Amino acid sequence: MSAIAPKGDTNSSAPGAPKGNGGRFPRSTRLLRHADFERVYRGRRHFSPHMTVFYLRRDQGEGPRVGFTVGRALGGAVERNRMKRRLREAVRQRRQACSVPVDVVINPKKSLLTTEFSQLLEEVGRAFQVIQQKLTEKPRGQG
RNA sequence: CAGCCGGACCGGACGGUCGCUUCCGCCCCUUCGGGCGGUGGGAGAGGAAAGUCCGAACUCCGCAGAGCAGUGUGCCGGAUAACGUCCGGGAGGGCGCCCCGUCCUUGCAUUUUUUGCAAGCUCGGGGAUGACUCGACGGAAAGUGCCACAGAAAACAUACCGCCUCGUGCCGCAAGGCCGCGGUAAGGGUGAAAAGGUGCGGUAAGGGCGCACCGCCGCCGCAGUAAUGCGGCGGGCAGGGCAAACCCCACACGGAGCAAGACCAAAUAGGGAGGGAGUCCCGGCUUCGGCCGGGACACGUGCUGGCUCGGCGCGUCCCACCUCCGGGUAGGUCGCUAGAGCUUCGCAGUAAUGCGUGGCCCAGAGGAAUGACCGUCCUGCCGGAUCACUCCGGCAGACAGAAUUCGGCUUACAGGUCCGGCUGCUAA
Repeated sequence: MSAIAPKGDTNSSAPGAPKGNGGRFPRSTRLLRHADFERVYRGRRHFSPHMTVFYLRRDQGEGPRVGFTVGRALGGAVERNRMKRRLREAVRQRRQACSVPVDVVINPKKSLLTTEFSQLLEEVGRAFQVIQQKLTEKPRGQG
């Protein structure tokens, strides 16, 4: 279990990614409360082809907390569950890309159901990079 | 073997890597509550989990009065915790078969026409039968309403054509025709439906006018737990359809639902109860300020299923002030899964099902776990190669996701398995 994980720095290379790509996603790093969702909706947004990502800096802790919203308009229970599960799996594999404390809400579009999983991984990874960049830049520029 | 119909069942299989929820063991931390710490092991969507259409369990609402309104059910018996479900039975409709009458066509016989026979066919009636099939199957001799078009007439029925009697009627040599008063529901025609059907008699022509059989109504007897069936006797016969139109009859129904409900309980805000006294009357006390008890009225307010009535409660201007007590929200815990549970065998029963016995533990989430990726195989389709067996490549594998839990119903569904029946073909 050791050999793969500590790759540490390096930039956005290695899209192929090692096979049994690690990463955990326990419940403590999920966004579960209504109030949290409401707060994040008032924050910043990032748009990508198959989803909209809301995010807002948090005061304590570290790393991202992620929640998903899949409305009734996106399909039946089976389709909505599938979207959430694919997203959760993608986030699990890519959330190390972001280390700042931040709350994230991902709102998928219907097309997410049919995209390749590798494409989804790439998209989620890019979103985390963008969040990391914006939130580390900003404090310097402002003060 | 193929096709069709009916019923039952399955709902891709195996493996790998990385995750999620939950339970158990051990370790670690602990403010001893626990831990959204580690590690090992176990479990983790469906036949419909769906629609939320019925029935229950469970929970709460002061065990819930009367009338009206409302909703549901509707042949009989049984099963069941219960049901609108299931099983069995009874009547009825459909389909197939037979018989009778009838319309038309064809052929044959006879022949001036007529008529008869046979086959097919139209319509109507009757009969027996089925591992077949259908279903809101109480009531239309309580009332109201509706019945398009067609038709003379569509409901205390109707006279268009036709048929028939009659007439000091008219025309005509006559046969007959026309006109008129009537009779008539056999025939034609309309329609989904036209005052039971068929036959014989009777009649001016007709008609339950009379008779026989069938149908209908009533009574009696027998069989059956009953629906009902069979038989006898009597009555010439009441009467269109629609009750999934209102309605009538019988029976049943209190309401809301696990976001039920119980407990713990932040931040913020400040809530409730009592006193601080509506009006009038009566009684008592009085330091003459009032106080206490009872009653009436008024107003406000809560509960009583929707309305009305009725009933049961509570309160009495405002503000300051005094005394006492918490309640609710976010969040958390419980409810929350061992149950009308699943299953083996035996017994009872036609069956639904019940009883006995042995075995089993089978999801419990809560912005909502049950996943992602890969490999091998399976099934189907397409393309290519091959004489062929077969091989290679690609695509597809439905409907659909537990949310308190059960029993049903309904709807959706790729592909497949088994059983039974019918038809066709081949073999025996």
